Amino acid sequence: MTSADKLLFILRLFSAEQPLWTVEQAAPVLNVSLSTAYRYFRSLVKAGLLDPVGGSGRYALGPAIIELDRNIRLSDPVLRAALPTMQWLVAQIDRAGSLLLCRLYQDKVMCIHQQHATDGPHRISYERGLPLPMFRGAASKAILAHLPPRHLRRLYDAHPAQIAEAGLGASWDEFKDRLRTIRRNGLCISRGELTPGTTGLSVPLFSPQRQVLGSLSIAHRGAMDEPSAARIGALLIAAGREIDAVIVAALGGTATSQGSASSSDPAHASGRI
Amino acid sequence: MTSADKLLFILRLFSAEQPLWTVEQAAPVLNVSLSTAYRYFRSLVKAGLLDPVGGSGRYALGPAIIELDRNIRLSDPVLRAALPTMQWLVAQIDRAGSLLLCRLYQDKVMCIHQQHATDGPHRISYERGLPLPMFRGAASKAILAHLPPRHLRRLYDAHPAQIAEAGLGASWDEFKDRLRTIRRNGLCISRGELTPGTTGLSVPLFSPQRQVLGSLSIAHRGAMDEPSAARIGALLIAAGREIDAVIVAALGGTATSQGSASSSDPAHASGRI
DNA sequence: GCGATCATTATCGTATTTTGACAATTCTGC
DNA sequence: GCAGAATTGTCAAAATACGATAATGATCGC
Repeated sequence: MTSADKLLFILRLFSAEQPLWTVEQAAPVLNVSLSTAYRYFRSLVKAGLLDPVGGSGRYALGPAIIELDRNIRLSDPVLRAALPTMQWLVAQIDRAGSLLLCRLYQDKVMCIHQQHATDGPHRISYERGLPLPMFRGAASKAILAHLPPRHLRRLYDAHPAQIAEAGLGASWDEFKDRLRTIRRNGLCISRGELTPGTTGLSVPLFSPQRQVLGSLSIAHRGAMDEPSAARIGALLIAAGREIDAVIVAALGGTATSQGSASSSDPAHASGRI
Repeated sequence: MTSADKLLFILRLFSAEQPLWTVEQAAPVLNVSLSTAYRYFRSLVKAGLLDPVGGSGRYALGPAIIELDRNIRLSDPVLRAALPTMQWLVAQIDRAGSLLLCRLYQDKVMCIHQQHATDGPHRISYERGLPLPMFRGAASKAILAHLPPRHLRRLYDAHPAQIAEAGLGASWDEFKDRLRTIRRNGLCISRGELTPGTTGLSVPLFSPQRQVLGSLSIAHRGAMDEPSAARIGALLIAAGREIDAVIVAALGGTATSQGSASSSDPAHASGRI
């Protein structure tokens, strides 16, 4: 662990449970002297990533983080493209349902926006930043199913146990099969995988180059009968298409080839599996 | 500029205007070799603060920032305490008004939450992270007026020109006078200082130790007649008191002394000016 | 107001670490 | 599978980060 890593590791110390740290507390955790810990903290404060609080030796996460998060919100093409459609969609579905916009980061899926049907009592947009498990829940699976083969192979080799446990197959071939089924459906449905008693529906979102960028999901409290599922699923798929179109328009896709292919199964554009 | 500073400076390169950087672009800006730049980027990616994008040499701000921002949202006592009252207040005021919650960070004022009266067309909570000028606008002045004398003295010595330009006095004595007036009013009103044609009303928020933590403001589109200003001002002051009470309850104030003083001018509890 | 106490910064010689050029490797698009 | 780019590994030189202590500065209580 190099010293730059230690410096950055400091930020990870701050959690909702322990949002305040003193330099004396942090130094032993980092295995550095008090002098060095002070130097690190000073650099982080100078960058705005930490903020001395109250005036008595305690530090909290700083304003730069909020600013950087704003930069992401302003520049993230998926978020910008999805917002209007999400507002439309949330009006179409019944109450007791939430919309989730998730984004793929390397090997992580993260919720980057949440929109509640009944926005009175619920806290709005409050679960932005929640990391989701890669192999559980419709939101993650919808993304997973459309990753390029190389990426999938790497993921499978890294986490075969987790994949088997999540019911995604006990072998590479089974894994491929399950994902192909999800792709064929154009929609992923899960029941109670993340929250007991909650039904999740999710569709993938694509870049102009047909790379999967994230997913749009509906979390519905309670079970869902078939007609409802069909109706809401159709709405969700339509919403996904619309967002894809907006993304293409925004990023100037120069749509290389596949203008002909039916967009019901966009995966085959990114290579056979 | 130490190497830790350079490492952290990389994050500042990413803006809404240029959200994507390659290592080759960044290296000359930092005055380091390509090898070192790659090492820095690797550390930042490992920490999740940057994210390789697309797959062709470009990097963007990473998921850790969104996660850290969530930590702040979950643990910031001002934000947690203010949310319910803001939801109540937004229902009391007419449309064409927005609520702003701002927080003091060292020498900066930053908007940490925004709530629109008409939350249909407006984008919700979208200006979180916007840094505000320290000496302009009601939200900043309301905070400024209640800073401890030492802090004020330091600020005045550092930015006398900005202060004069903002109409806050051409000398230290004038500066003190202006701020005392704001304190006496218990409320700061500004007209068109930040946005032309917008009236701002703002009250300060305090810690249990009566240190100023931030401010709660109403941004009202257009001019405001006297009766309206009085009515809304009273509501705002009441809201501020309520939030202060919640903060005291949350942080366990152990309210040291001043239980007797009228709370209309809380500043004298933190020292004379 | 003034002094005690804690948080923070400056000092400075030593040695650990980072640095940079280049080679090796991995990854991506075709 | 192959070309080309993106990224990582290697290694000697030396820059600079490190640690212990001393000095400063802020904050609290009296």
